Amino acid sequence: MPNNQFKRGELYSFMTGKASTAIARRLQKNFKQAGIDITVEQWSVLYHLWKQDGMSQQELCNATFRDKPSITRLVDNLEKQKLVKRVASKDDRRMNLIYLTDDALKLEIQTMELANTTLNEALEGVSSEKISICKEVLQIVYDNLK
Amino acid sequence: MPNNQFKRGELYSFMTGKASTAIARRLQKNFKQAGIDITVEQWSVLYHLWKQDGMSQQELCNATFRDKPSITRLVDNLEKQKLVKRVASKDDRRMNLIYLTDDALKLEIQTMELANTTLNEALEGVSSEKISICKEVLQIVYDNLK
DNA sequence: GGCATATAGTTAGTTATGCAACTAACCAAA
DNA sequence: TTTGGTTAGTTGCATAACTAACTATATGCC
Repeated sequence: MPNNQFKRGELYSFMTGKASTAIARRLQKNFKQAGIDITVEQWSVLYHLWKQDGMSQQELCNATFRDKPSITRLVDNLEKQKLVKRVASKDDRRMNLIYLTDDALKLEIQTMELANTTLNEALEGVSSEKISICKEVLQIVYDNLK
Repeated sequence: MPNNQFKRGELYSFMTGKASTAIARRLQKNFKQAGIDITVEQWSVLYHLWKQDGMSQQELCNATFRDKPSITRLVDNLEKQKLVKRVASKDDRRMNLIYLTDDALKLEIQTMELANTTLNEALEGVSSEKISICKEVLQIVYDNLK
């Protein structure tokens, strides 16, 4: 027995992700205004490389919840912009290890600040408790479906 | 003073919309399995037309939180699939009013059931109270940024 | 060693998104 | 009524997504 029943279309905006679209758009706008010329999708890849440099493309797929072709193209574009480099792994020549360039390292602090600013804009007027619950729910949704 | 400060990247998945991506993907998969050949984006347009047929493209932009070119192309594709028709407004010839075809009317019940199923899959194990709070937070985020 | 299978990544084709620039129609003020 | 601004929609370009099919390398079993 499902533990929730919804009225017709009640959770439409939940499903269609208007909130996350709005956040992504605002973050993109904030990047642009700061003169930072990367897409939010590219940023999400850099984000994981800042945490751990030299990940393989497959690891980036898992981390960013994207499929392999998407990561191929994102890395293509990041490489064009000289933000990352593909390096063939010596252990397993099927793998590309992705390394940040100095240019990309310089972007970390500034973009993380912009991300924080964006979230503060988004969550203005929401209590920490509610944010926490919301985050928890979204995590469960992700785990249920991934 | 912002009322929330986040640890570095703490809300990454909040920002990048993994949960809504996962829901959209699952809904798409459920459509496909049921033999329904529309994209979730197309469904989101049909959704609003089921509530109110004959909306203009601009109204669909506002309703679906998309820009005008996106709606132009979605309506193009829906028209190709014979699910909607563009009808020039008599009052204002700049406007196209978008009307559902019989084929599209037939899809409503089945796809709304699939949407419900998908949401139940997504929200399995989450209490109604938490869902309610999460929905409220997402609405505020949307209102803050739109 | 050799073959089947699995894994990492790329390529091709379709759909979707965002921005900018454009056309057409409407409207209001001179 | 003409001029100038606004609104509705389209088109072009770049990026991104998913699916399916592909190449190349690795691995495991005989």
